[in-house]
Amino acid sequence: MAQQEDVFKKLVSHCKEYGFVFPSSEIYDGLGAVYDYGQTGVELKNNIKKYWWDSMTLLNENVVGIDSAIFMHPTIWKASGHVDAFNDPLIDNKDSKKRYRADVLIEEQIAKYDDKIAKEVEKAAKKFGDAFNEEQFLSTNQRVLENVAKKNELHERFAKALNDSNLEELRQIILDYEIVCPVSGTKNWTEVRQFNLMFSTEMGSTADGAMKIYLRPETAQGIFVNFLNVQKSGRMKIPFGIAQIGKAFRNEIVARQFVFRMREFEQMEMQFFVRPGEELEWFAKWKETRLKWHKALGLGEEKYRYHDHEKLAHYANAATDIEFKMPFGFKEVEGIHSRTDFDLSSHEKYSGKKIQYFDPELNQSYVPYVIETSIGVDRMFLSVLAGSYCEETLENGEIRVVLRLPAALAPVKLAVLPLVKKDGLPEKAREIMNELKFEFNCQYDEKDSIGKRYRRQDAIGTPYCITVDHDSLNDNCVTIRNRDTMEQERVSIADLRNIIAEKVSIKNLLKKI
RNA sequence: GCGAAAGUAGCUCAGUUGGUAGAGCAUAACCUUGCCAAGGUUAGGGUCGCGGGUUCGAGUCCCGUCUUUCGCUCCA
Repeated sequence: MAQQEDVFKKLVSHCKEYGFVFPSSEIYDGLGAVYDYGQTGVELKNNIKKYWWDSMTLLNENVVGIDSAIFMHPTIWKASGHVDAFNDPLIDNKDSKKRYRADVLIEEQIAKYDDKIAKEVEKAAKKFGDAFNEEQFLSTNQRVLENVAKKNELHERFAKALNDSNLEELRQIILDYEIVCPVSGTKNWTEVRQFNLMFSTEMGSTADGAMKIYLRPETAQGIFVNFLNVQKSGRMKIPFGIAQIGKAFRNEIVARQFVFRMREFEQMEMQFFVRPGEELEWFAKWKETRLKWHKALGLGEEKYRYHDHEKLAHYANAATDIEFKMPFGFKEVEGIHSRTDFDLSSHEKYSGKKIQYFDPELNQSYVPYVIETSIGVDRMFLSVLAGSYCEETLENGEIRVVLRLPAALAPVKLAVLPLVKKDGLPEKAREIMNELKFEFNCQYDEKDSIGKRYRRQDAIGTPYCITVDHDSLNDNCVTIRNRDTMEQERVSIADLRNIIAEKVSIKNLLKKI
């Protein structure tokens, strides 16, 4: 594990050294958990997005894309449940330094009363044997009645405090019921503080007319609220999907591990609308398809696994994660959720608009069920880098750092290198580059020894290097060097375009899905 | 937010009991070699995280502060 974390550190500094990722606002000491993508990073990220977008919109004729705004009507976040679910009252124990959700602590206390009651029932059942009447016991036993009363009283106080968002009262409840920290066993608690995970801002420039709005914490709602627009204008028939790539924002309490958990991040989400009752079939189908998409990259099949959720969110009736083996363990990269009709129904309720689909085959209207595939672009980016980063020892004992990126995702597709920077070789190299630059991201480099230039390209994952030598001037051939094998092949300049295109095309990845 | 550690050149780090800042790599220019990172010459780059204090004098000692990294909750 120590070694693995070492790899992670190296990866982070490699990202900075070669222009993949920079800490945000670095010259001002940085801004926590925000990162900028550099000149190589943005290309890789764009390629990832294109791979995803094409896999959704090209491969599926019933999936279309949208790009909804980051600002949305504030009521949307009430309907989605984020206003409630993203407000956690937190409390710290000063002795153990552990942080807890105050509401969870109290709920656990409530559960304890249930346990006590259950124990009394168990004891009595043993004592009385067949003659035991549970109903009667529950309604007459003194200790049970006391516990029920206490439980109800606590429950009532708790519900009221939550309803009023009364943080002092939540703390008072914890003190009154002598709830202790499970770790330290003490009652040395801090104040209860509210953490709102949504960023907010104001729309409208005058103070009195301003409306509090949130930066979206997920892109999905932009799809749900446009369901009718897309379905009607696109004449979409169920089942169909809407895909979207965009930024989302969460005010994480603890945001760490490089781009894995950021406050500003990017999602690629697809909501697939199906007939009620058919959702689990589609869930299974997308679960399989999405894993294929990941595996097609060729980073190693053993690096992926599913993680099925036991505990489901309030909106889901099935959920799984696709996890990737990061240097710090298997981590979630993508989530696939069966969201039922929770979102559309909720928007019906809050907006007062009917959000239904008339199914001509069934001759009836219904609120569609939804399968969601949601992947973090930045996490995907990190997984691709982690899966590609490689330090290999060469025959001469030197260490070569190479990014074995899938060729289709590589920031630079080929480097054009004159063997020496004289004798007309640079001119010839420029000539080749001017032909190829319209289709591929090319880099020209004539500085330093040829070996050094190869290594520089290895470090940013350029799959092919084309070297122009003295013979090229006569035979119109160049060598093409493979990043992974370091082997070279002599090919005609006229054939270059087709050879490279075949090797770096996203099409070849898509065909594997 | 709480606790621990760390901040000196783009990167990795030296810097003596306090005496005014250094190396290697990297970068740029020129010369040389020419197929897998190491030739030569030269140059640029640092108010030592920031602010106070002690002192004739602070990178070094003291206090404060900021930032980053790692643990504790949640998630894409």
